[in-house]
Amino acid sequence: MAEPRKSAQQAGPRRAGEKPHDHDACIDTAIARARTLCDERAVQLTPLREKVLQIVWRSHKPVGAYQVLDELARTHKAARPPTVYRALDFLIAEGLIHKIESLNAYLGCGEAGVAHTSQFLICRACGTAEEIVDPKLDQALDAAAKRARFTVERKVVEIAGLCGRCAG
Amino acid sequence: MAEPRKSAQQAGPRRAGEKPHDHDACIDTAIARARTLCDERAVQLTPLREKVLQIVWRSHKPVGAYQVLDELARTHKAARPPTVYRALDFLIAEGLIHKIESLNAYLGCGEAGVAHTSQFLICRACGTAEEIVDPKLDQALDAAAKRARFTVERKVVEIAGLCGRCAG
DNA sequence: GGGCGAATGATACAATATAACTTTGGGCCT
DNA sequence: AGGCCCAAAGTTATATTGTATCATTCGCCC
Repeated sequence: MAEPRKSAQQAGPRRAGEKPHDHDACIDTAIARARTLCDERAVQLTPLREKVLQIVWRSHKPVGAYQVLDELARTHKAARPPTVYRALDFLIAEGLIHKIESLNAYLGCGEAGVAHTSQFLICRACGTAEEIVDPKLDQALDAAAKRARFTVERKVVEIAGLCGRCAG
Repeated sequence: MAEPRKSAQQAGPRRAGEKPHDHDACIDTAIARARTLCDERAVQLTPLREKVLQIVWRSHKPVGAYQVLDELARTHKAARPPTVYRALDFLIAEGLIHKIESLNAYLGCGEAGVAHTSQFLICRACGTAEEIVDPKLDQALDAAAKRARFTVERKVVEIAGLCGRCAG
């Protein structure tokens, strides 16, 4: 059911001098990877879940659950809050999306299937959130926790401010 | 109006071998510091705001806005959600409390009046949240942002897991 | 063809947060 | 004293985010 999409409504991250971001390809890659991963793990990426994943991936801006619901309801009349939250919970459990706690919103994971910690740079001007993987930062988090004799289970790192394009 | 409190309902952080945490003194210190700071800044720590600050400080567990409301309403019949949210907003603006984004809850700031970044260790077993100040971690955050040409305005660092006492 | 379990449907509601307008009360000016 | 201003708090209503619970569907396996 991978019908062609209309061109993406939101451009992705791009800095001056870089070439335009092909967001359709970006989504396609993410969906393809999700299918592969779910297949390997013998979990079901149902049409509903895949549709929700597509909606989350429509932009690089974190999207609220009720925005997802509105979008989903266009083609899926039965959609209700639990429909969306269940799909989001599944996608989070499988590491296909992240929740941005400081925004109560959700973002496609660019590193699905790869062991990684999630750190986010959230621009207050353009609304995009960039997922970064910074081993030094991650080590610093672990070191800080260890110093406090704390056993880490989950790390939430969200840096808000201005991205290079919006500041520059 | 600093009437004596009943003994604190929640003990604070304490490790095996440490002496008991005198939470009443802990609150007193926080309130006294808050008064001094607000005085210096010529902002009003009104009785209502101070009461909310006391309620947040009753434990070292992050407390939800509606928990604050319930507690406040015991002695302040007119209390409504905006009453609480306005007080919390003020206290956050003055750096007297922090919001824990991953819990939608609020915690007294142990470093009020001192320039610092906030990092939290949140125990899922006992519910306490410890505020730590780790310059290396902070530097790592700044470095990661700089590498991505990102201008930092706010940092949210919340590590969830098990504290030393609950894990040990 | 019956039973099981995962996924989804459907209804209701809980928890968190804000908008917008009104009232109060203290400081200050004349 | 009287009037004005402004910050704080009161008041009512509503928006936003998230869950609980039970019913239904559907594929799979025996």
